[in-house]
Amino acid sequence: MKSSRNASGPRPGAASRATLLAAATRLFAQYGYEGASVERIASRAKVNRAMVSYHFGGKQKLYRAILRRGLEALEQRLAVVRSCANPAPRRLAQFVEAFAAVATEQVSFPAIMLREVLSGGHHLDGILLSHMAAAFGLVREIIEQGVRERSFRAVDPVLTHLGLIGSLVFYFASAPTRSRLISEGKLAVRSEPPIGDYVRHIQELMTLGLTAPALNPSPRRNHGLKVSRRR
Amino acid sequence: MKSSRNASGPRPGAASRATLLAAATRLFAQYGYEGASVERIASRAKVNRAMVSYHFGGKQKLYRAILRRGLEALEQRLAVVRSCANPAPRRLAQFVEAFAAVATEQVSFPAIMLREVLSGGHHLDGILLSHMAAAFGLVREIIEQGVRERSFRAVDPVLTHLGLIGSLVFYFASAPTRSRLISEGKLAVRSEPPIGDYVRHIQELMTLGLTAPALNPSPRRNHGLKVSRRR
DNA sequence: GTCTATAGGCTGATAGAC
DNA sequence: GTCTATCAGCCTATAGAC
Repeated sequence: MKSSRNASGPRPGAASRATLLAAATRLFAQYGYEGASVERIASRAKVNRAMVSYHFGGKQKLYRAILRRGLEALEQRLAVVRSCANPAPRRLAQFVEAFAAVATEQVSFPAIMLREVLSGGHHLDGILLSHMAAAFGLVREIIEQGVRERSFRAVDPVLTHLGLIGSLVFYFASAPTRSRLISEGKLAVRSEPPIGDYVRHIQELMTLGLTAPALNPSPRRNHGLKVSRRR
Repeated sequence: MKSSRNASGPRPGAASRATLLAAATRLFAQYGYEGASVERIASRAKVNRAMVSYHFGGKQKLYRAILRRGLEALEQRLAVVRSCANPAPRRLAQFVEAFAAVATEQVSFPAIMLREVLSGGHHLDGILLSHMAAAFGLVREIIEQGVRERSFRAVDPVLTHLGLIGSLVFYFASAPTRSRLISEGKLAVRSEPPIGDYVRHIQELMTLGLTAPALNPSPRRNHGLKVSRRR
């Protein structure tokens, strides 16, 4: 780490650092860690190869800096939701909005994190793992609150978290490819669904899907699905 | 393509083909296309490097053969669900089961497909895309059936498909990493949730989350989430 | 079918001039 | 801070012996 500041604004004469970060972020998301070569990253940033070693100390440290930046942005947004006293369904909707906000602000973040997880998560150090744990902790907290307040049925927080994160990460990480395939007419879909529509869809799906059944058994239809208690 | 048959059983003296397929499948899932070298694939299959070119005509054709195998297995399972006359909620549950069956049979399939999508889907030819389109077509068909039969509310099939596929693919593709992190005590979770539990969770979540509201407005709680109609 | 040897290119890192 | 030159290592593909 040669520069003294970590997340500081680019000072004059060090424009290449920020440019490299931006270029590398896009390329890691699109091609993966091995697929994005230092040469391509530097050339997209219109900067010399050697700048990667100079500013970050190598490809791997550049990659880790990108992971850190994304997870810190998420953590910051989730902290707001965490300190928010709202009914559980509303807080869960806020969680979805927070994730979508980060994914909109840093479009490459979901794809990079997803790839990191697929690759075994070997670049995740203690700090990064604690950020991920914190995200799950918030979901669990919200679920438990909802169950306590009788607005949610007694779902498993782990399963709920996995399903929610999965649907969010997949939507955002696959958006570029989906857009490409749609614009080339290779998917029988008119246009890429807007982010807001998807966010609302997931919010509604989760809210309705987690809602506790009414206390006096109302005529809630059950269509052939054998619903059994877990464990 | 030197051998005359594509998905035939291994004939004596050509054991290396099947071994290579198996080894490559695992490595592509774990390390990605660029991350899995022909050398490592061959060495894991205990076979000479040159066998990749001999049996498949190169790394890329080996990779495409793996994609094809997975998507064909999925298509086969989904065909059963497609030709099944059941109520929509039951059929949607069957879709989830079919996907889980493929993911259990070919553990590396979800991760490979996910990586392929993240990378832009450039290896997907017409046939492979039609298999993916068929999967979406089935979900859309089920959703439309449910809306017609008044068991589902009027959700967008595209959004529903994306959310469902996302939660399924993510769970299966991230399972190895999750298991590793749990066993190393780096995730504050006791143990990896069993597949059956997750399948049931998603089935319940989808069924309840898509259920049409009762016709005479029963006291269905709405906890602060502003539910608005799409578009 | 299997293997060795080799070709030709790309990789990431760095020493050292400016 | 930036750049050039260069290193050793790895990559895929293939010709040709067996």
